[in-house]
Amino acid sequence: MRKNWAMRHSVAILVLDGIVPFDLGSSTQILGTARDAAGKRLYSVRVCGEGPVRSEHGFTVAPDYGLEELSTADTVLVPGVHSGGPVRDGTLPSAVREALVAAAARGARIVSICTGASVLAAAGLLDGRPAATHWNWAPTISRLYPQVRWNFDVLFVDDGDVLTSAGVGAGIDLCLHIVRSDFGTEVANRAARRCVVPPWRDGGQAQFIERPVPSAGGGSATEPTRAWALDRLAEPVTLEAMAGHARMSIRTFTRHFRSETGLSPRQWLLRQRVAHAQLLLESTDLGVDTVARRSGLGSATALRQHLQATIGVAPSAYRRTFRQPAPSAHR
DNA sequence: GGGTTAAACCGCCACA
DNA sequence: AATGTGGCGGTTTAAC
Repeated sequence: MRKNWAMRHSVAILVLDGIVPFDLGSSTQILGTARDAAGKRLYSVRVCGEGPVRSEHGFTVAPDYGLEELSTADTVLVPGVHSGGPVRDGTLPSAVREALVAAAARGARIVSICTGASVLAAAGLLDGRPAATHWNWAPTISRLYPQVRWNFDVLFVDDGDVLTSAGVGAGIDLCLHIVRSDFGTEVANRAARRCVVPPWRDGGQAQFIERPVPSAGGGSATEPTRAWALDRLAEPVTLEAMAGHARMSIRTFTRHFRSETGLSPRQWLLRQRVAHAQLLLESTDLGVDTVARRSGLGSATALRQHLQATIGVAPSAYRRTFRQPAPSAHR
């Protein structure tokens, strides 16, 4: 259920007691930085709440706007809260709860970062739905909200009109994912570049990406092979060839690959190819068939089918929506 | 849209 | 004992 959101998409960021400053900073930064090719801001971001709140790290945040912002915003975003009712006993101030429920009911997109998911859960917005939150809070939060289908092994979960992300840094990934689905890869890449963060982590645009849980075992065994494969997307890349590059048996390679990316090698490859095709559609005037060939999807038919399956639009429609008029000169 | 086929996937298990 | 590896083969997937 993706749609093209109007220009100057309005975002209300809800601050509550115990707010995680990083989440507030990263979301305002990424969304506030997103510009079109002409440099015009694409989001109007307003920080709102019932009044001044104490941040997790001992300073006060005084929002310029009140809860009424939630009744008009296109997107409502809730940063993490590391204290207070939602993570302690499942309670939420009734004014906040009502504002959130009303926003969801009128169709606003609802987003949370980190433990912000507990606020959504306390408002009943996640009942029966898949959601992500900070792995460290998994025991507490899953006990308080057993009716939610929690997923603690992913960076973020995109469930259409409700998007939730894992701890702290994953909020950046989710914000970039939102920018990408609203305004295209070019805009998202530009925003990432301005903020000097990777446009996406290994695994591409997967809805379910990597394990955010720090793994003591250190590095990733298949990353060099993924980089190698990215360089030859246009050629056939077989599982056997990738395993060979990684100097592993097919079985071992497949196993490592899945645990590191959350995807099978073929699924990952397909996503990368579709992502590359999207980039070519946005940034070049190459014909659909050429785009398909250069991204390794083979034929225009295959490209059409995969684009339809992943984002629900035809190649030409995608290009019409996201084609950048001219490459911008500044850097 | 449905059928065919080769590749990919992954549980299982023996082995290092 | 615990953990990583890799072959086997039934099932699934997607390209044609």
